[in-house]
Amino acid sequence: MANEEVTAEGRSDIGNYPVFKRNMRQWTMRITAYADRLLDDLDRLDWPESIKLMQRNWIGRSTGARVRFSSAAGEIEVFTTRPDTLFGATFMVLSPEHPLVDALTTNSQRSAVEKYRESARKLNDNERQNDDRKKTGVDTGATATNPVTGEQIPIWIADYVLMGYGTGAIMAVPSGDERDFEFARAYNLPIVAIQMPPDEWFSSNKIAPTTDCKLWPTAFVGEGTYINSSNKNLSLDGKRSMSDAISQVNSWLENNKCGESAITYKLRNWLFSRQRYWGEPFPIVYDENDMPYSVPDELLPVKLPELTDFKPQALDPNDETTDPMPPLARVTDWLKVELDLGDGKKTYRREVNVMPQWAGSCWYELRYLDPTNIDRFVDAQVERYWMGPKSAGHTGGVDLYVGGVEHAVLHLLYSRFWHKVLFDLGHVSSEEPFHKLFNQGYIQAYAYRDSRGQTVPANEVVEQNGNYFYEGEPVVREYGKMGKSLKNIVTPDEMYDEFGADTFRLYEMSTGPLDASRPWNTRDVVGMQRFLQRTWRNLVDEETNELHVSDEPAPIELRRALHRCIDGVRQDMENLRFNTAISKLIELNNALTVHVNAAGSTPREIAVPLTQMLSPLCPHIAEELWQKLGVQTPITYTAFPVADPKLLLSETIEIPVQINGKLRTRLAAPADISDDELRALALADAKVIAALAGATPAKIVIVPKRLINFVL
RNA sequence: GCCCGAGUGGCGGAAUGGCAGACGCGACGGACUCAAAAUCCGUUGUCUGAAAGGGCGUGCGGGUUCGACUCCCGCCUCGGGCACCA
Repeated sequence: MANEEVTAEGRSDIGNYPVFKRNMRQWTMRITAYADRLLDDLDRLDWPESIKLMQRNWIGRSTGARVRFSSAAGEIEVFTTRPDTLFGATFMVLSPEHPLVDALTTNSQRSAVEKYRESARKLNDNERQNDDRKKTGVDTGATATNPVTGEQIPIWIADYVLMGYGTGAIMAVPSGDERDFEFARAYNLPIVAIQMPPDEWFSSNKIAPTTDCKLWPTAFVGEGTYINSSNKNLSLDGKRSMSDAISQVNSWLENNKCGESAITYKLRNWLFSRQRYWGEPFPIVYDENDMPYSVPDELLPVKLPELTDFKPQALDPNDETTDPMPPLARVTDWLKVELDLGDGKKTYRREVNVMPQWAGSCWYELRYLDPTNIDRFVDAQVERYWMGPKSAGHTGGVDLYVGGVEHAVLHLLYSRFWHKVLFDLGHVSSEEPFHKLFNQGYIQAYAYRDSRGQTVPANEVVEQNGNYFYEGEPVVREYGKMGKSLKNIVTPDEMYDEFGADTFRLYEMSTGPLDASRPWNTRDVVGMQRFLQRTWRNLVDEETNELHVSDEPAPIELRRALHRCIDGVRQDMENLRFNTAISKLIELNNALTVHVNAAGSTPREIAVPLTQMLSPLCPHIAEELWQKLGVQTPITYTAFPVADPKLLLSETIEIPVQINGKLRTRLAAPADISDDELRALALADAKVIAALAGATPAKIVIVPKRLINFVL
């Protein structure tokens, strides 16, 4: 069961059964071995910076050093990003779960330590990670040796140190780390300054410069002059550079065999087993000694056995000791299998865990390339054609992947890892699965809650004078992502029935930029339906259903409108700005409507490119018009229209005239007007003459063919 | 707490240093109709004015510039992510 399926009361959210933590033997994927490549290759991807950042944070690479402190119970290893502050390490803190705690704890401290570990165990992860909490901890009574100072320093345990990160133990440098400072203050542990902060630090903290940390209100984190930082053969004193100090300490640690430079990651290995029925079975069998073997290729794939009862094994609700049993463990005839794995025929036992959903989503895009291939998941040539690198250094991968941000660190990291493994094994030519990523926004909608706080079906809520009612009772309106829980879903099927798929697509694309979250408003859909109907009527006679498209040339202004539209739509399409592409098509169609109202038909030179431009946005109606237009080449294989640059310019242009940067009037001018002509034209304008009132402008700013501004 | 993103008419939005509000919805008016729907044509930021026109206006406060929704500094609000990571 996933963490989020457990309620605050420690029960399952479905069925309300008690939930117990249990250690289980499971499969994991060694994604941490790819941490560096997953991090570094982000730079080579065309992805939104925000998603790259989330992955960088998730991988969480820190560089620093491992340092070993000796103690009565053996060496205690810590990881630190600031080995340069080692001289200021005045105590150590271990996670309550650290394996050495038992051996370290002195008899006099044992009961206090046990009590603290018990209470830490009871806290759930959320409570433990809330940093508003006061720091708590207990002394183990033991000490360790600071390798650079040789001093004995106390060892404490505290729950702010997490067993899951680094080594589960830290060296505490209270003068240089805010958490350690807080802890030292709370338990009266020594604080020694090892850097002299700059004067500004003291003045911003409103104290006089001092090395006496008792007077400091907080730790100093940053670059300062090192003090109190020397032993027989290592001295940082007087130095300022943090990076120099770090490398100096690191080499000292290595020479003295008590540490070395190191890198750690926040990223953990990927737990890959699930205890349910629906999922790919592992191609793994065990012998009588529980040794795992992979199932030979010719027996793949291992398929799920047919089952009528998928329920997990029911245990007594208060049974905390019996091991859980996945559904597959009950299928006794599937479970046992006779194989010859080179040792003669023997009976093996199948793995009963299954893979998580991610297993499929990690490579489905590869299978889509070659879905009917029964020999391989994808033919090598097919893969190279669709996903291969475009040039030297290019990662390869699908050209464009559109998806929601919710996949930022799970699906998108797992599939990158998976793909890199396939690359390393020589199965694909691309290093990354998705070269360009685009995050579309969420469709949002109003939701309504009744007096009990329950959501009510949004489509049955009625508005009266700005208030909202459901079945006569007042409800309050809120706003959020469309979803089942808020009962504010509009399904595409309803839209298809009422408006058709083309209108639905067009509406979705027209409401705003693709990457922005935007509201759904069913009332607005009719605008796109009207547009399509108007376009249809411009090309097809409603009475006879016959095309009324003529071979007459289009008037020059309409032709210009067409080419401006083509030019704009091409650019918008390339940049995924479907909303503005649609606006431009509507503008063209509106101009066309005026022409059709007067002339009674649409010029073919307009009808054909208009239909083509509509095709990516509303393919069904475009296809039907295309057939009526009788073009031989299918619309899909016809090259997208190209604007004629000559038709993008008109003979006269309108130039705004500003006085002191404020718009005062506009001038009609020839399209090729020179700056001098423009100045003369503007100075002759009645409004400009009135505004100048005989004065000479201090400055005249002219943006050629765009604007003129008189500065008085 | 830290890191991203966003704030523009009644609503969704357009304009990335040069005419703020394209396009759509809604609203209002007109044509057609016995009538209504549909359709077509027009108006629609706001204040002021009979009008012509003028003032104000892109979350708030400063700045840069001939000129700022757009760039810079400081803040506010909302949304998202991470969160004792040593």
